[in-house]
Amino acid sequence: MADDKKLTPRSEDFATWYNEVVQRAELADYSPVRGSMVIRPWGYGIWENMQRALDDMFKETGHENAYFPLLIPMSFIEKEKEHVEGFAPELAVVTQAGGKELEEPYVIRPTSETIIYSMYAKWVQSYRDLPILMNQWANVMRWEMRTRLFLRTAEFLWQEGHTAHATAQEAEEETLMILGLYRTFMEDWIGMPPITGLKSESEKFAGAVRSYSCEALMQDNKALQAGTSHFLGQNFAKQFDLKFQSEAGQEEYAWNTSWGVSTRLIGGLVMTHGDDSGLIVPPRLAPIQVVIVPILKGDDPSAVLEKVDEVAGRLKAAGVRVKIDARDNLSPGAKYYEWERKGVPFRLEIGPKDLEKGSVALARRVVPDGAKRKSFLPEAQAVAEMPDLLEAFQSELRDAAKARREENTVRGVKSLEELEEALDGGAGFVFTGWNGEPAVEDAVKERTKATIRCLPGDEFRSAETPSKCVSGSGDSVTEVAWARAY
RNA sequence: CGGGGCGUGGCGCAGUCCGGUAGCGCACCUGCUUUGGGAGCAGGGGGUCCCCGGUUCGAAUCCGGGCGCCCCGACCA
Repeated sequence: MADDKKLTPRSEDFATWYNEVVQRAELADYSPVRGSMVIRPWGYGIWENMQRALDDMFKETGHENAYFPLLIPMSFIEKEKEHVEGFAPELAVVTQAGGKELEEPYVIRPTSETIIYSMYAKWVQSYRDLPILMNQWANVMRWEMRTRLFLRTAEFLWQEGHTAHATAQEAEEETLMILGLYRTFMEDWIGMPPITGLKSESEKFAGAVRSYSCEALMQDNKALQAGTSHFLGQNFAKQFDLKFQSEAGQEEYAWNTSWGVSTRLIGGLVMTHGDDSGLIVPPRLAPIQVVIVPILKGDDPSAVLEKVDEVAGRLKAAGVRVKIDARDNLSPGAKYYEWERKGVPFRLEIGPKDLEKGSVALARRVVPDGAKRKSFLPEAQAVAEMPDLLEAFQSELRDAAKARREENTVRGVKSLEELEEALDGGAGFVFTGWNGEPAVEDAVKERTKATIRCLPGDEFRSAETPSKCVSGSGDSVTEVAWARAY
């Protein structure tokens, strides 16, 4: 008999492990539509918690939500040259509606810069109308050749922020502020600490002047671009006539930024924290933080169920998201495996023995070295300490991920041979000098499949600034972080 | 688009080479006994064998043509 209860171990086949976790933790499932997935309640619940946290952060920094159409006139996409070149191959186009051929085709938005800035142009006359700070929660579609659950789907959910400013400096400050906001969110909520920095010219967003990104390191040591923030300059403003009259009375084009994170973050969460038993959800994002499994013995389960209700009520009052799993068709062990697979941080078991002793059994989803998975403690203590236990669990996940990122980062690499050796030896990020030439990126990619993930920001740079380019030709003009990427 | 693997009850698979009217495990339903790490026994329900065409008395199986999915590559915020 094939044992289909166990997951493929990460060490055996990371890609298969990932697919199994996503499906068996009920995050998502394949749909009848090519490349599009169904996000199931457990996955969507995590996304809702991400949305809530991010939305609060956007509002705190002065942004408002709005909504723009799904369909964008083809001519809009074509206005910005680099933009259309970047997106043309992956557009889905609507040519018919109402039983008739459309006069002008619509594209299903791959991103909304064009339609949003066309509207901003209507709304802005004076510098007094700026800045405009808007965000949209939406779905977008990009017809990718090869898709993977959450990491690259044809349709995905995201937020896209779009701002317009009177000066380049203000727009640049916005771009970097959002980059920092994303980083904080990834560290404090997902427990997935990224490195951040500027994209190289070849990797920047189609239509941007500069792109910044958050790059997180997964357990297989591949990098995941987890969020981007773009300084668009006046590229779109000029094409969509987004002008304003300045304080000095001059007519000027506005300066734009755009920035986004998507449901890809859920894929990042899985590959950052998951283990061979399944998913592990950071407490702040977990739809259920504590599951209570009643142990029902003998003829009369009512006393245990009453106690379970009472404990759940007190945990809820303390702000903890609790679920009672009182299904009577499953044994306790089967429930344990299920909730562990789904990544719930803590489990409480309450049975007849606990009623006698006033205790509960507390099991952790992640067991620290040398500790035991289960501990037995007084009920009052378990309830009182739970909020702190959840926060401690959250921090442990983040710290472990950060430690893993640093352990797998190699600095001070000075030649292509060393770079290749490091990557083949399983390194994640490899820091080197770079002369700024795209030819070096091509050569490295050809040889190692790694790309420049970013030109790291101040605090991620090495103590010793590299002086020579990793290619051996010329001086380094900047340090760069290389990695194989998703 | 190139290479590889695969389409058979909800899931995972066997059966295909060698044609004979579909089977196993899990899941599901009913009953009883159970429940502190994937419960047991008994009974039961469920399948256009991816699609179209051909060969044949007869096709999951043979032949031809499609379609779809997964992995690796190429490509891609």
